[in-house]
Parts: sequence; structure tokens; C-alpha cells
Amino acid sequence: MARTRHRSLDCSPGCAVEATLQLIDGKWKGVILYHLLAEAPEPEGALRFNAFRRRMPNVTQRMLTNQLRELESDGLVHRTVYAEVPPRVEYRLTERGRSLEPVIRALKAWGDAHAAMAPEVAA
Amino acid sequence: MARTRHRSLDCSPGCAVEATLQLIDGKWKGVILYHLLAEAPEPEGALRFNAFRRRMPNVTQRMLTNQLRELESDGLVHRTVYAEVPPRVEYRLTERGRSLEPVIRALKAWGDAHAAMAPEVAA
DNA sequence: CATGACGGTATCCTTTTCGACACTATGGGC
DNA sequence: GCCCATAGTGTCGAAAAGGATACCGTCATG
Repeated sequence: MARTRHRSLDCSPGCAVEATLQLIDGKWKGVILYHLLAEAPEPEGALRFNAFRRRMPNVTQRMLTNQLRELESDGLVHRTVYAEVPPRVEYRLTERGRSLEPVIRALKAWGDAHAAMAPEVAA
Repeated sequence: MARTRHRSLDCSPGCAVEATLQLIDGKWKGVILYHLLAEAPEPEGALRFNAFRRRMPNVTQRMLTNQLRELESDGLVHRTVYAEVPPRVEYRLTERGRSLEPVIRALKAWGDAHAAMAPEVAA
């Protein structure tokens, strides 16, 4: 279902912007990354599958799996499976993922500052 | 064709991230904003329709119109039509649009730093 | 007269994304 | 025996996004 993005890389200089954008677009990735950056409990910040679900009640399992898998295959999060009896899977940011922090924070800051989504509401 | 985004605003705290993201996703908006921020010639930085087309040869007219209209209706760019004989239309950032500069710069910086899109290429 | 630049529209179609819903295996608690 | 939790997968279908192509009116140029 996914991974048709990353197709051309043809745009001239604003390309870098688009490239970054392509990694974090997709409806839930921003929030996932934000939660991993800001809300993960332990210092190395891991979250489990259902921890995400509790934080984002409107995401279906399928979508959550999907977005996490895409983030993983983009090298932004790492997935650790513990072969335990109640299955346990932890997600944490990779170095590459953590390096997105300024981006996420900029997005968050702007969203907070221009609180609403519609300009007329903000005005 | 557009404007079904901005639907719920239901997510908890990472919401601001998503909200910002929704304004600048869409295949070409990042590049458009980048060009307006970085490449527009005059101090107040206006670009004309075909100036965009020259900078982004792979965008169809329809898509360009579309993305510009969405940016306009999100209050990020302003569209000025000069009732002249060869029609002239200029696009420039609004205040709100200019306030996205840190975001765009963060996106650009990350994209430049982690140059390629695929992690294995970057590594 | 034909062509091109300007700034778009209109129409059609394909791809991509998203959501709903059901289903899986395992083990523990009641 | 039944239901809960864990972390998913599979299938279906609707909707949205995006691309291809053709067309519009005006004026200047060749």
C-alpha cells in the first residue's frame, strides 16, 4: 500500500523541503514522531503499540501499523520485538529520527502560535 | 477537488504538529513556499504563475493552480490580479505565510543535511 | 494568417490514501 | 468455557489526490 512515494527527486532547489516533507506526511506520522519525541516516558523514549493507540484514539490499527512501518522503513523509528508470551513491541526513534526534532518542534511551535487551522479563526 | 482537509482537529497534544502539516502537505506546496521565501526577486518577493512553472517544470498547470489556490484559501499566500492586457498575476506571501519561514527552513535544513531521501542512500 | 505568451479551466482517468470491519494466535483471569 | 489483552493482518470500498490532455480569450510578433 505504501512506498510509492520517493519517486523522482526531480525538483530543483526546494527539493530538500519536499524530500523532508515526504518523510513526515501521511496523516499520523507527525503525531507519532511528536509523541516519541515529547511524551515517551523513559529517557530513550520507547512507546508500545497500544500506547500509541491510547494517545491517538482515532487511528485504526491498520493505519497505525502502516505508518509505523513506513517510519521504520524510512529509518526514522526502530522496532524492537520481544519474543514474550504477551507479545511486546517497542518503538523508539533512531538517530536519524531524533534529528528531526527541530523540524517537529518548528511544526509544533507554529501550530501552537497560529492556534487554529483556518486563517479566519486565527485572525 | 480540495478542501476536505481540516476536518476534525481531534488529536490530543501532537495536534498542532498535524495542523501545521496539513497546511503544507500536498506534493508542491512546500516547494512553492520555499520559492516564495527564498527565490523571489524583489524584497517583498512576488512570483508570477509562469515563474513558478519555470522553477518547477514537472508541475502541471492544473496542479499549480490548485496548490496556489489552496495556499491562498489557507491564508498563506496572496494573489494579486492586474487587469492588464497580457494578464498578470502575482503571488506573494502573507504575514501568516511568512511566519512559516522557520518551518520551511527547518525542513530545508534537514533535507540538506540528510541529503538523500532513502536512509540506505544517506548511510 | 499562424504562433506564442499569459493565466488559467474543464474533463477524464489512475493512483494513493484512508477508514471500517473482521480475523489471527497466545496465554491469563474469572 | 469465555473474555480480556497483546500486536498485529486481510479484505473491501470510498474518497481524495494527482496526472494527462485539451481548451479558452487576448494581444503581440513573425
